[in-house]
This record gives sequence, structure tokens and C-alpha cells, in this order.
Amino acid sequence: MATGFPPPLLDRLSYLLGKLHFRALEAEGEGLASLNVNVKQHAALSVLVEEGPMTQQELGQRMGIDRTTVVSVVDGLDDGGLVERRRSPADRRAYLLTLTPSGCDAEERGRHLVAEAEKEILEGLDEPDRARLRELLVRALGTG
Amino acid sequence: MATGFPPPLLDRLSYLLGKLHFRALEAEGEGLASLNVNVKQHAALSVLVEEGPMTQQELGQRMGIDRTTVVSVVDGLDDGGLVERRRSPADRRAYLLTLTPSGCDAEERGRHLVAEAEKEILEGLDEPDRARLRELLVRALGTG
DNA sequence: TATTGTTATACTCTATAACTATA
DNA sequence: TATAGTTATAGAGTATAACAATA
Repeated sequence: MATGFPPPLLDRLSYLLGKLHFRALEAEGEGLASLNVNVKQHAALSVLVEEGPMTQQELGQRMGIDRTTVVSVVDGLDDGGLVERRRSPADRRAYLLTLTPSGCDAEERGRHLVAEAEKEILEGLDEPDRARLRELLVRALGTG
Repeated sequence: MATGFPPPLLDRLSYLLGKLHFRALEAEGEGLASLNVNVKQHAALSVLVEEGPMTQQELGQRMGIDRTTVVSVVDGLDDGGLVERRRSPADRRAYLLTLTPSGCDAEERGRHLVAEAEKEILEGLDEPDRARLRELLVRALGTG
């Protein structure tokens, strides 16, 4: 039951962002659940689709997460048969993470599910405003 | 060193919001550190300033956090002498959280520190765009 | 019997340190 | 010696369950 947000918190940027962030994670996660991947795992798939095979170390750097965290993310994808760990010929300590056909498929379908979920999250905004919000967020974040 | 964000993640709403949320928490937290309160504690002070004395239960509902979490938030404020736990005359199980003069002062000064920190976070945007971003976030969140 | 504040406990998420196998 | 992946462990953050005092 909507008691409404306390006004003093509504002008706090971290509060606004936190609330919406939580909703986004929840909605995207529910959308992706049918594919048996979570938000972070699908993000990993997307990086691999867009940038090709890479080591776990590199994936972690791209995603901004520690390499120990990458292990559990990839474990799940590996168990689900969405990604394969292939020994790198160039450096046999490292794996070259490679998408399986199922992995490609899951990424593709997941992208649509995420898009739908996000439309739901932003249902209070019309399409131009949704685009504006995204654009402002990207611009606020800068280049890196 | 800015390696840039992976493009596949840049159109993921949860990723954008998460990154900026993290930055906001960090910047606001650093700003408030000089007052020996964290972001959540200052938010509590603001709710009490705006809405007057209330029980811990009510504060938790206003802030959207569990009452067990409220305990530690108020513990810190109590230790710092910013808030007093006064037994409610109407219901002696409950405390009526009341701001001390130091608490009022800290809230006031904190509000300016937060505002400065947020300007920093959004330095990539000019003033009209900052206002637009806030407005879009509030509208996306809806009424409750 | 229900509720307020509290404590103890557990769970999630993530990072640090230490291990192994390679380099 | 340094690095990739892994494991064990610890830390922050928050919630659930149980308890004492009060309603």
C-alpha cells in the first residue's frame, strides 16, 4: 500500500537512484528467470556476444567485478551449458570463455526480456522521456 | 583509468542506475563524514526534521527499512547525541525519537554537504539537465 | 494475544588472502 | 617471480526468529 515517499528523501539523489535501481534489478531478474540466468549472468553473455571470447580476468574488468566473483558467474553459465571454458592455446593458465549456441540464443532472448522489463519499470514515462532518462544517465556517468 | 563502459551494458537500466547509485552513495557519504553520520543516518535526521518526533517503527516505515535495521541507525545517532530516545507517554513500549539541537544542526549542515556532493556527481550535466534527471527519476518512481 | 524495541542468527553479496598450475 | 583461476574466509548490509516489556 503506497504510503508515498517521504518528501525529505525525494530530493536525495542516492535515494532516488537506489529505489529505481532496486526495481530495475527485480524486474530484469524476474524477466530473465525463465532463461535460468540472473542479471549479472546475462550481462556477461552480452559482453561475450559483443566482444567475443575473452578470459575470466578480462570479463571481470569489462564488467567491473572482481575475478573471484567472475568464477561464480561463469560457474552458473557453464553448468547451464551457455558458456564453455576452453584452455587458451596462448596461455594455458587462462580460459577463453566461449559462447555455446544455447548461450547465444539465451543472450538474444534475454535482451528482449530485459527490454520488456525496463518498459515496465519506466511505465510512468512516455517513450521520449524514457530515452531522455537513459541519455541523461549515460551522460552523467561520463566516459568511464 | 577509464577503459570505458562496455557498450552492451550501457543500455541496461539496472547497470546505469547501479553505477550512478554507487557513485552517489560514495560522494554523499564522503561529504557527510565530517559530521560523523552516514547517508542513512542523515536521511533519518531529515525525516525527523520534516515530520517531527516518531517511533522507530514509524521511522522504518517512512524510510523503507526493517525495524531491526532502524535500531543500529538510531544507535549511532543516539551515541552522537543527535537524537534522543524518549519513552512515549501514550505507549511505554515505544520510543519517541526526538532531535537534539545538535541533531537539527547536523541535519541542516548535512543537507548542504549532500547538495554539494550531488553537484559533483552530476558535473557532466548542466543545471537544467540535473533538474530534468531528478524530475524523471521521481516521475518514474511514481507516487509510492 | 499482539506489538515495540532488542538481540541472535542467517543470508546475500562481494572482496581479500592463500593455494595450484602454469608462465 | 608473477599471473589465471580457484577456494576459503571475512566483511558489510539486511532480514527473519525469538525474547522482554508493555498493551
